[in-house]
Amino acid sequence: MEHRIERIKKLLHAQSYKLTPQREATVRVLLEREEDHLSAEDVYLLVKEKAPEIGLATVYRTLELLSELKIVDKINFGDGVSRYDLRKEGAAHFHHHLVCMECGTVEEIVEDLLEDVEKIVERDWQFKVKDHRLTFHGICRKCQQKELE
Amino acid sequence: MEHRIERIKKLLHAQSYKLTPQREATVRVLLEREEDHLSAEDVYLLVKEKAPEIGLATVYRTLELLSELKIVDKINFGDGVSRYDLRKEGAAHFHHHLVCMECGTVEEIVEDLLEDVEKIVERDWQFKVKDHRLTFHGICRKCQQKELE
DNA sequence: AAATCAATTGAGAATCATTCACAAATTATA
DNA sequence: TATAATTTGTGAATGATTCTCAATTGATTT
Ligand SMILES: [Zn+2]
Ligand SMILES: [Zn+2]
Ligand SMILES: [Zn+2]
Ligand SMILES: [Zn+2]
Repeated sequence: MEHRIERIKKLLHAQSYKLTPQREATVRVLLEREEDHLSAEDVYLLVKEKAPEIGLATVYRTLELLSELKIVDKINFGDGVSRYDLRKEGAAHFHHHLVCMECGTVEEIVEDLLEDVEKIVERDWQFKVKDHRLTFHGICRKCQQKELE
Repeated sequence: MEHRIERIKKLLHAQSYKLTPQREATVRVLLEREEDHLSAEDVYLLVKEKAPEIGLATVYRTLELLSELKIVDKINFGDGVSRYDLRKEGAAHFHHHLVCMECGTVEEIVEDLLEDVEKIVERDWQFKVKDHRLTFHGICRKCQQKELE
């Protein structure tokens, strides 16, 4: 935890940004809830528990900043809000998501899986891939079992 | 064109929806601009040229309806607006997109490319895939050439 | 064709997420 | 400590989307 905060602090300093208390509190929330996919509002409410004076705009600004620095990725599952997702330590690519159409849970896939597809896209479309977003919509394991009952 | 309108009309009737003049005008805009990725506002302005009395809410309602019927897919490239994309004739899956980070153009990939990945996801995550969203962000061919100059 | 009933529409208000503006507070630096 | 630049909180502004509701339309029955 502290180790990851340190690393983020260095990334900020490298671009001459400061790790203010508000920013640190925000990062801590993201670390503590790493497996979730929090909206800005979600983050705001959680940060308020640690730092009640924080303003919503600051949370938006911090998330925006972390996005620029590729510390978090901004995703959209089509429900009208942006969600913010910490990059896995040392991950070259953004991870993938499985969204259950039944219960709404979101699973993560850390494995790359797209290596071959990216090669094809670069070769056949001459498009230089920098990043990707891959989301599968379907039925999760639990909901499949429920359907059988 | 007329043939595709007819098909859509049948899809609507099958669920006992009507193809009203407003809905037809909206579908015609989508057909005419099939290669674009129009926002609701874009569609509204174009439909107004054919049917000036139409209201924005009707366009939203129509796009929502076409989404439910899987005639169009709703996508979000992270710029704050939803975009609406006609499914290709007879396509089993939603097509993929290449978004240029430099000039903003959006290319389409109709080829499936994800067959193997979906098999892996179904087998290893026991997730029943119904749909997907795949977008690559990077540099398009034209912008790569510009950089070399 | 008129009557009937449900579906659909247009207009504008309401809502919701996100951004902006700006004065006050904080931080790093001299 | 004085200075300058960055960051913050507040509340207002914006922009996209949804909602409300009375009026209109479309299909169906007489
Ligand atoms: Zn589920
Ligand atoms: Zn994730
Ligand atoms: Zn380009
Ligand atoms: Zn498309």
